[in-house]
Amino acid sequence: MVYRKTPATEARKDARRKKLLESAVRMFGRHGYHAATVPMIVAEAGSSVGSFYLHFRNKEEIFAAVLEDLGEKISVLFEEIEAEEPNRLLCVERGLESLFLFLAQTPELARILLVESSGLSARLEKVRRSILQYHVEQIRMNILEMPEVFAVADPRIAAQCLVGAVYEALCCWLEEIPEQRLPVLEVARAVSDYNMRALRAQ
Amino acid sequence: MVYRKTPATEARKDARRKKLLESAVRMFGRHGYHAATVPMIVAEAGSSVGSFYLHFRNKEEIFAAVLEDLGEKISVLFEEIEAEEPNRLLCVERGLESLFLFLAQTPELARILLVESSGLSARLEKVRRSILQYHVEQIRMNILEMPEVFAVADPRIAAQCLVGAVYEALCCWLEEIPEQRLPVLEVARAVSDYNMRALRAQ
Amino acid sequence: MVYRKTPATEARKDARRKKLLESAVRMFGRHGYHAATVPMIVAEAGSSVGSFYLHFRNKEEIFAAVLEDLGEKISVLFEEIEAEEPNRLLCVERGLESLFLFLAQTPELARILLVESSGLSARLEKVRRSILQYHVEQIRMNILEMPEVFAVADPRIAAQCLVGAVYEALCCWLEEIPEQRLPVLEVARAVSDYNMRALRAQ
Amino acid sequence: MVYRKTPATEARKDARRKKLLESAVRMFGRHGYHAATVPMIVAEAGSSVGSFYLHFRNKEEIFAAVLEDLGEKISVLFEEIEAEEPNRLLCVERGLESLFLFLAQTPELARILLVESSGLSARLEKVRRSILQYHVEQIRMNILEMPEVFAVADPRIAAQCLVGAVYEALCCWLEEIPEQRLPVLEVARAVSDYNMRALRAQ
DNA sequence: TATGAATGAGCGTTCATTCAT
DNA sequence: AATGAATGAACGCTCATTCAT
Repeated sequence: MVYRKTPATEARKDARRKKLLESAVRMFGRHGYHAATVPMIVAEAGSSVGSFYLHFRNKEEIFAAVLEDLGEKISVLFEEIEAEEPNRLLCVERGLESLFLFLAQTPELARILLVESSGLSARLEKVRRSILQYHVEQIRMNILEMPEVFAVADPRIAAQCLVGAVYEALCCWLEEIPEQRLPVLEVARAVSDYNMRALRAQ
Repeated sequence: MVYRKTPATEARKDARRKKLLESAVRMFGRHGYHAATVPMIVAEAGSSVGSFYLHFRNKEEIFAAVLEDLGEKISVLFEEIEAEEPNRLLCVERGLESLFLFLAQTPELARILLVESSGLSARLEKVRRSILQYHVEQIRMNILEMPEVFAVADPRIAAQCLVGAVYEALCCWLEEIPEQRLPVLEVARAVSDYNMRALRAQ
Repeated sequence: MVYRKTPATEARKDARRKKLLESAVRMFGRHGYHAATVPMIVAEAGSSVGSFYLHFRNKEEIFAAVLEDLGEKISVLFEEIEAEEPNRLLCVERGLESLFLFLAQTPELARILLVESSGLSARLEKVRRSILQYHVEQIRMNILEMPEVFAVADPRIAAQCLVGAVYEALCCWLEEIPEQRLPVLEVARAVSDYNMRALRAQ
Repeated sequence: MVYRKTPATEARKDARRKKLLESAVRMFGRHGYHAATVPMIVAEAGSSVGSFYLHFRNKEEIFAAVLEDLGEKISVLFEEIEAEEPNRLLCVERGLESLFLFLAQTPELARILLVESSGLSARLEKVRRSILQYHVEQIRMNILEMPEVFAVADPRIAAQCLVGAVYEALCCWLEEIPEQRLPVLEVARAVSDYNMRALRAQ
């Protein structure tokens, strides 16, 4: 007689939410924040407008959720390396390459982070910046932990330069025609070389 | 009675166009592409919507014009240095610092280039990229001209890294509270140091 | 195995319905017909949307039910007085005062009847009018029964005037700040005085 | 060469605004605030949504404008009588009858004031109340000016009763089938009689 | 040339109602 | 009977663009 929330119901709800998020990644990545409409996102997800607003307060929120998910993925990436690699210099190097490869493999996510999430509301700008800042901070900490292997005057600015270098190189690479561009690994290595030369003592 | 465009009329027309462009810089820089409306821009310029469409085909076009003007300014900056400084390494260094200082001094323009012009239409994206590409190309040419003073495997990727580093550091600096941040010159120098270490042979 | 509605089930159903009605009174009284949503009402009642539609065909219907309940309460009020008081003039007087006091004590119900049920669908308008008409009719009957104590040309219009006077005075009183307004009893008496002067012969 | 705002242009704009207001009166009066949509109003006025928002900030505002216009009309009505009639008691009597007749002749306006503007936003409720309050206040002043001809304990409550009586009687009359109801004048007189009996000393 | 009133497609969002569980 | 996730029609509103003056 009494209704009990079944695990199946909840699982279905979660699946729907996940589907909306995936669809949002595709739509935002392909068309950008403004051009991607809520009807577009729900159509792609095989859902409905009403359902959308059941899962997300508004369009801004789903974009923030997409961005946050991405931030989460990136920080996991770093944490794994951090745990494995005691040498801070190598840590930075491997982190840089991992990130490059990860984003190169998920160009829609890359585009959302690097291109589409600029120039939006203060709220979204903040989420985006926090992802980049996290990365910057990560590197800065590494520098501070083993200062002898690094040769930088201002660790924070060095970290910002590194992050900027990685993202710009990635942007350029993503823009090139897939058939004509260099292999990812090669580019990742070149970017890594550039920055390691800037960082390494000697 | 043939109507003849008098120089005075032409001059007045140009002045009006210039005023609209200046107003557009302020509005786009302050509110972003989407939030800046045509009525806003014309109000700030003391003009009218009708007049706006006499000078620009549409909103996209005035943004492109703003961007192109900025590109022009930046290339002038480089050309001057290029003409004065025969050492290619110093050329890159001075170019980097000049650009940093120039954009730091005109934060509205900086914001338009670095933040607000991302994620827009293909057309605008292209204009923005062409400015960055120009910069990248400039540096790549410098590297190619005196390869012995540079120590980079792939000049183009190195140039991309440099450009990305400069813009990201600038972005971060612009975001900080004016009273609390480091002096521009100091930051410009730190950014320059980072990249010169990456570029310089030995 | 024939399913038989047990008294216990029936009682529980009635209790749920009553709870929904009470919650609806609060929500409609506080927020108005349009601003009070079905989810709001069920949340307040500790029930669910699904359950709501088991008890009421739609939102309009629960509002009508609330209104009808109120009409019932008001008519009970009058019937008691009618039974006790043989003098028709005093009947009207006491009825007027009772109603004023009753509604003043239940401001949410008063607001529903006087304010929120205006301008809705034809169906609801009719329910609302029928409550007022009942009241008007009651008074008209009283006048007709003892015409010698009343001095009115058209009993129906007189009754309408009385009802309008009572409700408007009540509306004004409910709107005033509780700390600053006159005591209910005093206002009820003043309203009664006004109307009795209008009705009483001589 | 210089554009000058022509009187014709302004006149046309004013005419458009007036047309929208008239259309709004019809739509609000016929369908009520919520059921009357902006597209409906502009269609009826032969205008467009964009134009609507050029003249009014939003839907609430045009309703307020309609209400305020009506308030203006009503106060003009009173002021004329006030200026002509020195006897305060007759003033109230004539005012009451004039208002009754005026609203009976413009049933859409009457409906907006008496029915459709209840239960709306605080802002609109206030505009509506201010019209009624103005009327109440007018009567109260009359009572205070010549207290010897009036026999009321509390002038404000008396005024409220009068206003309520008039509006309720009007509401009832408007609801009746035109072919079957009493002539307006007769009803206006009956309402007037009722209230004058309540007010007049002796 | 200059103006600004007029346009309307298209957006994000709400909420009464349905229905699978 | 009870639940609440799902639905989608319909709303108010914005703003780039056009056009009569």
